[in-house]
Amino acid sequence: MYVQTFDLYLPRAMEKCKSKYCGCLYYSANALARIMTKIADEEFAVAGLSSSYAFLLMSVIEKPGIQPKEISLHMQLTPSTVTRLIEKMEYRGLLSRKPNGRTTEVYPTEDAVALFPKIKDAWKKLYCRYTEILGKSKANELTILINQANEILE
Amino acid sequence: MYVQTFDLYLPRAMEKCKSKYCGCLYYSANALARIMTKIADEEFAVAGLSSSYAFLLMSVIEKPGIQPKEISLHMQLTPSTVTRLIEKMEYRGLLSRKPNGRTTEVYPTEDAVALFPKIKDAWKKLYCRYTEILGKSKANELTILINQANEILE
DNA sequence: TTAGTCTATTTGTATGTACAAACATTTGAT
DNA sequence: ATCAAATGTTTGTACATACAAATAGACTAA
Repeated sequence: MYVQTFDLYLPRAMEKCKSKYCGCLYYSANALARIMTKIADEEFAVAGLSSSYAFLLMSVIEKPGIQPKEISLHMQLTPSTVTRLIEKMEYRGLLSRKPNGRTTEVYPTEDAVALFPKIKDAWKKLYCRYTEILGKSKANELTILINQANEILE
Repeated sequence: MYVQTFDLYLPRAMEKCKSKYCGCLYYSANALARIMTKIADEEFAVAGLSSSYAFLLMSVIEKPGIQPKEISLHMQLTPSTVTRLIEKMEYRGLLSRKPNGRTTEVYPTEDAVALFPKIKDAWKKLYCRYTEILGKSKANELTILINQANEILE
């Protein structure tokens, strides 16, 4: 009924996995993240963006003047990562920064606003794509479980 | 009963999530991967390794002479990534490469073998750590669901 | 046997992410 | 009013990962 890994006992469902490491959540989570990122990047490519930038843009467009700190909470990325993302978008002419005291306000440019519908659309397609493959209820169930885990683990 | 995102309807369980993007599997999966990687790196630090290198080492020690191709299947990483990982381990004196025809055989050094128990131990602790937080059955359930998704999505 | 295809590996290049430290501003305590 | 602590942001640096192209060996069909 159980298979040995970690010198512990794990459910047999893991026995027929491709990888020896499937029983490890670190490993599986990273594999899933790589797969999903690939799919997401494919979809957001119609807007000329990779996935992180698409989410960044959505955050800024929905709340012009938003601060990096808040973005980093939305996206669950470190502040330094957010700074780096914003920098690149500024360079590409899609975002602008306005220093304000110790904080910074981030605004979308007109080009960014024009891009917004495409991004939203790509996001919807991304959802449909994995949902069609996994089945809607399976996909939602998985997403919810992962969110719960994220909340507890942090 | 449902919340709107993607202009679609998603279960309310996602409503009270930290991030607006929790309904998106791409997003949640990446967040989980980042959290798990951080935890894993903390545990494997006792062996002076970050997580990917630890898994690489385990693969090589359990099958000395293993080829990069097979490693890339075990680890679900691209061949070029595996080459890069091996290179660094070679530089650190933990692995050696022996070209053989069009393939390459990878061997552990004595130092690597000596490190093995520490790595195994760290891996076990990693498992215990997230299992204690999530609960054993939740953790296993989640891992299995993710593996299933990985298999279908690829 | 030779040409052409297939397969394994490596290399050049780019990207996303993080940590730690530096900096700048605000707040709070005395 | 001043100085210390807290907070938000950026910078220097490093790392894991990937894609596309280059290389090199192995297999196959004529």
